[in-house]
Amino acid sequence: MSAEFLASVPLFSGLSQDEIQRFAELTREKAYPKGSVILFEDDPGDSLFVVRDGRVKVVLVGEDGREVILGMLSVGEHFGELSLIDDQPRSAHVIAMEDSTVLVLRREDFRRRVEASPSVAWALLSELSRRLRVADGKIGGLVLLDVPGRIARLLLDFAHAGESNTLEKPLTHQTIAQMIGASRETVSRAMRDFQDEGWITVERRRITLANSDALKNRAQVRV
Amino acid sequence: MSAEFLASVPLFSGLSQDEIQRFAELTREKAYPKGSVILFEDDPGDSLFVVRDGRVKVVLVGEDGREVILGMLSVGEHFGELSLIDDQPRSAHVIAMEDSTVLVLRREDFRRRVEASPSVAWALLSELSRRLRVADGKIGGLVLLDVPGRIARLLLDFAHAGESNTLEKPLTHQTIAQMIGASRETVSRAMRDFQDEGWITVERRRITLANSDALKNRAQVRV
DNA sequence: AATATTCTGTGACCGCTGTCACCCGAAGTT
DNA sequence: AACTTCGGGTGACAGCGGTCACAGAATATT
Repeated sequence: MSAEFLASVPLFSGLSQDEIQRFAELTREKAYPKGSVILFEDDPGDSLFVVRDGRVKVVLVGEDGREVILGMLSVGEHFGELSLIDDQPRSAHVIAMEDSTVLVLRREDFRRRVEASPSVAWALLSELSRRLRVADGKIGGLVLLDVPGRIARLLLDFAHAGESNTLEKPLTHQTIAQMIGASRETVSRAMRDFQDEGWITVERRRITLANSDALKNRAQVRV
Repeated sequence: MSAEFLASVPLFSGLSQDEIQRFAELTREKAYPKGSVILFEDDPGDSLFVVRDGRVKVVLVGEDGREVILGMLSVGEHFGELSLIDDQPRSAHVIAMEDSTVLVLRREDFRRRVEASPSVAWALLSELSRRLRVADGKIGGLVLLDVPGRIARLLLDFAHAGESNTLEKPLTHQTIAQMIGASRETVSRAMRDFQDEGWITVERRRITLANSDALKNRAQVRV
């Protein structure tokens, strides 16, 4: 069963073995091939999802088809909680970036458990706080920084998450472009400049930060 | 006392008279003149604030001094809760746009009450959800829309909040510019165009939407 | 290994917006 | 009423970054 996996998910980490077991029993597992849509914007939405395997992206699609990536979620991260909380429709699409499997929890099951377990409510509050800070930071970046600056910030964010100087997951320029609101070509040129400056090195789409101070400076981030 | 005011604040609306009374007793009232800073980015932050009177703005400041307005809060809205939840420093400045008074609640008092009252926790979750949706929508707008589109969306948002076609609070072009990430001049030109098209009318900084369908269309918003 | 896809690198071009520089009018202040 | 401040309107101009168009690597697929 998925109990030991759930225990490793921050959202549930405050729970006892027993409680986790009860959650695990309410859970269905579902697989999505790469590229498939897990959840559509405007859907009514009555489930919480936890990524068990793979990677998914949260995207907004303009009416001309252009995509904005609001976030990428990896194993252990969850999505779909907003609709559970406020009963509003989904605010974005979620698409599998690789073959992925997710755990699905239905609204009523989840709500009952949250009301019974303050630690889950608190974990959820923490997570939403974190996301709000990230979102606000992104807004600031979009307004205050040029494209190279936004790329620098993105790279630093990703590196920081992994605590190493090499980003684990490979990133295509196209993906980066959609995350920072730029065109693929502009990202391409900026990344080349970064390499020419010796700030990063790239090998088979794996990016290593060689001079993160320079990047921080470019991203106007307090060091 | 401020008990009857607190009862009108959504965050506390689920509470009993008794509980509200207890909250009210933990509250200090503080006045800020127009333009003064209520809260600095990077402060440790250990209080929750509720706007009792006036209006405040949440702003990010670039190192060149340019301001981004992340949000404007009116009477009954609150700020500063993120730091209470996750113990991280403040993520933005909050500045009084008019002479304002706010209620201040200290972290420990608030936390204890939240843990005792699930309804507050739930209200807080709802509010953070709402803000996340707004923030994500803003990110989408910044990437997908040009300046006139972003202005149109902003106007619709403000009008919708007031349920009328005239925005109650007057807005300066400068303020609009800082909310949508544009220059004052560009906003000026776009607003003139909107008036020439007959989509809005402006009288002493009071904006009325005359053709919201056209605006919706310009803002690429589902009607 | 051969082929099909998916990425990346670059040049050319041009439009949206930011910046600078003023002027004017409205609104507070004394 | 005279001033001072703040907000709005507009022209000129330049530059960042989007779009289009290919060519060439690098991966996937068969």
